[in-house]
Amino acid sequence: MAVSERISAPRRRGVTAMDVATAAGVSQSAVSRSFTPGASVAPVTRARVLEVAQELGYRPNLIARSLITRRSGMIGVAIGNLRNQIYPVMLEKLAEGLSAQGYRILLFTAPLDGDADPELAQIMRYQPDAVVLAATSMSSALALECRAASVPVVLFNRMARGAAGSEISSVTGANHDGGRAIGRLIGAAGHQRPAFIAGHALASTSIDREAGYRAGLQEAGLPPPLVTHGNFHERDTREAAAALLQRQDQPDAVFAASDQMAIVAMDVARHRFGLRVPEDVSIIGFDDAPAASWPSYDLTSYAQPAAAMVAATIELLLERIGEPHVAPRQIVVPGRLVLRGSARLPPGIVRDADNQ
Amino acid sequence: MAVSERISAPRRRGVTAMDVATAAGVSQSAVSRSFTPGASVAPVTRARVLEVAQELGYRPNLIARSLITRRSGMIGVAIGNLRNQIYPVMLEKLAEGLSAQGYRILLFTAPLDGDADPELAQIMRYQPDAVVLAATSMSSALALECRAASVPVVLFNRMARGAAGSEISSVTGANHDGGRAIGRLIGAAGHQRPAFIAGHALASTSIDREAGYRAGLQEAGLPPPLVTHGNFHERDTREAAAALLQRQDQPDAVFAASDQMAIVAMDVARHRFGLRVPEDVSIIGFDDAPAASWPSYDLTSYAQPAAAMVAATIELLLERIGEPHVAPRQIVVPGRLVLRGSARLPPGIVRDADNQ
DNA sequence: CTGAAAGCGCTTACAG
DNA sequence: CTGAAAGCGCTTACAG
Repeated sequence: MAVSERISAPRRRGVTAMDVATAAGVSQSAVSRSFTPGASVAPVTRARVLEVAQELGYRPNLIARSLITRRSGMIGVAIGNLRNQIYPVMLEKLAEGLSAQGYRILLFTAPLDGDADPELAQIMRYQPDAVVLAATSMSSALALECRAASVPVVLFNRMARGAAGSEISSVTGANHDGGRAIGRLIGAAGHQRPAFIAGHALASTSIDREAGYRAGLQEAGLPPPLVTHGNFHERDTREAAAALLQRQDQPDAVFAASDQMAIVAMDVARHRFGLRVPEDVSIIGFDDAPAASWPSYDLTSYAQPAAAMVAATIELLLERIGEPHVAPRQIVVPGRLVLRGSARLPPGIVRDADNQ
Repeated sequence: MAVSERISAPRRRGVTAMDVATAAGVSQSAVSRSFTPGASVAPVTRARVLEVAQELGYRPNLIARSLITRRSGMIGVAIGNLRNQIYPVMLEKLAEGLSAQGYRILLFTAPLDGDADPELAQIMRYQPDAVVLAATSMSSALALECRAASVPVVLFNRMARGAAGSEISSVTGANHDGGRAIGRLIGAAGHQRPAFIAGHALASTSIDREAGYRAGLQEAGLPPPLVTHGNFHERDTREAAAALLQRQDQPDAVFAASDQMAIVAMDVARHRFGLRVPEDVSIIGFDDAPAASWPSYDLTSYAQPAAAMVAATIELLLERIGEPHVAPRQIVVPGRLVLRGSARLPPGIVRDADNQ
């Protein structure tokens, strides 16, 4: 049901520029100019207008303004899976950063399944100045849809694959490097039977982390990992972890493609299989989500630096809003391995300290 | 810096109703009507218009529409402390529920300190149809500001205190009842030295939970709790928990005003003081946040039912958008105590099963 | 059922 | 520096 279909009490009229103009004895244009930085108004006029506006409680209607400026000041942000702790953190930082630049977030949550097409279409009708797609499970089709409408789009924490790969801007953590560092860590610590809990089959984050992991394991002279699929989903991850741990040749090191999944795996290992972490099995995640540093998990993880990723996103956004036809850029933000207590350490290496 | 201050490449013009009208050989009004459910258009005309619109990729500009309908279809949502896991969950549900009603969320994150006034003022300029304030630390001044501008406002997970109390609509969990149930549980399980870790001093959630808790303890014949202040903040909570646990007369039951704080307290108890939970100390939270059911915490908590709270919020919102002058309502959504493993149980009572 | 016209609240050339 | 006017993309009485 669209908003317009509902019956409504007549909406009150707010105070408009015209009201202020009348009260201040100037034209409506003068009022508008008084609120436009850099516009040509006599300081004394502006002062009077602002004073009257203050009295009347006038604030320019940004909806009306955007109609003529063709800038809505809104950034559409699609976010799925807010349960992965990194997204709330990112969203908060993104909101703050965009706010500092004078933009607001028009939020839409992508349904976890299938396309968010109808949602996106709806958002587009609000004329966002740009769109950020931050749901790992989302198809590239959405990004291409934005492109088709000439609305700048930036993928966050995922990359477009295949043909669209180089046409769409994106910001990701160092997924391949991180996976590789984890593979090498596992090798250096003397593990023999690596495993991997993958996210969504199509998520670039999971795919890239796995590829890096395989490379790192190989460099360390280890076999390829056993792989099960947690799909970034709690129940699936419990099953994926159990499937690994109940094997005859139980893995001695499990890398999960996200901290969210690593935590589930750790709980399964400890509470369902009675295993000690890391003595019986090392568990490693990716993201360095807030819960990774909670002492009960104390999770070794590859950090995706939220602040830097958000800053890169805002940079891409502003660049494209200013100049829509600038070439797409894929930014990979470097991270670092955070060594805590959930994975055995190589000889001579010490864990990182959380300064708490 | 406002958006309008920035230099911009000329924005492309999208396809407008006029373009469709020309292509379809009808008037612009006919195009508008074709997109307005219930409007008076010949079916054949509408069909042709929609077909041409489809071809041209036309979608009505909601910004323009809202100027005349005085309905933006946007709900301003203020959210602070997204790190408390219940807020992402609520936000997701709120977004879904509002989306189903044809509304979008215009997000603003309230700075954790002080007033969010400038942010709110900015949001108001986008003419939201209503505003939801979901940051516990926010002052009632914001709500009154919305009221002054005749924009319906609903407080989420907090109530206005004092004079504003009955003038502002709100949705909360059963804070007093929940606190009381926890006090009685602690008594029934045979604890002797109760403690409380409070949230922000001014947060109605914390105040009401504490009052209920005191009542419940008293009913059980226990003394009032020792109180320290975690302020819904991680570091403060670590200190608050430590201050309690290092006492000579160490509490044997700690109720924290949120699961977020309870989890921190549990980690302090276990990892810093080497205590067993619940053998040495029972720990109880409030919210039933996702992490409460994670096996490593297995936290006894009073559940705030997210779905019901969001549904109540949406109900209040729609009611007020339809009829701005309807009387304020304070809805208290009943919850229930979820008994897990972090608190000793009274004789004969069994824990709840998480069906995982 | 349809079109021409007015108007939502602004910004911005254009003259003066 | 200022005001009158046009116009952003729509909706909605008003006639016909």
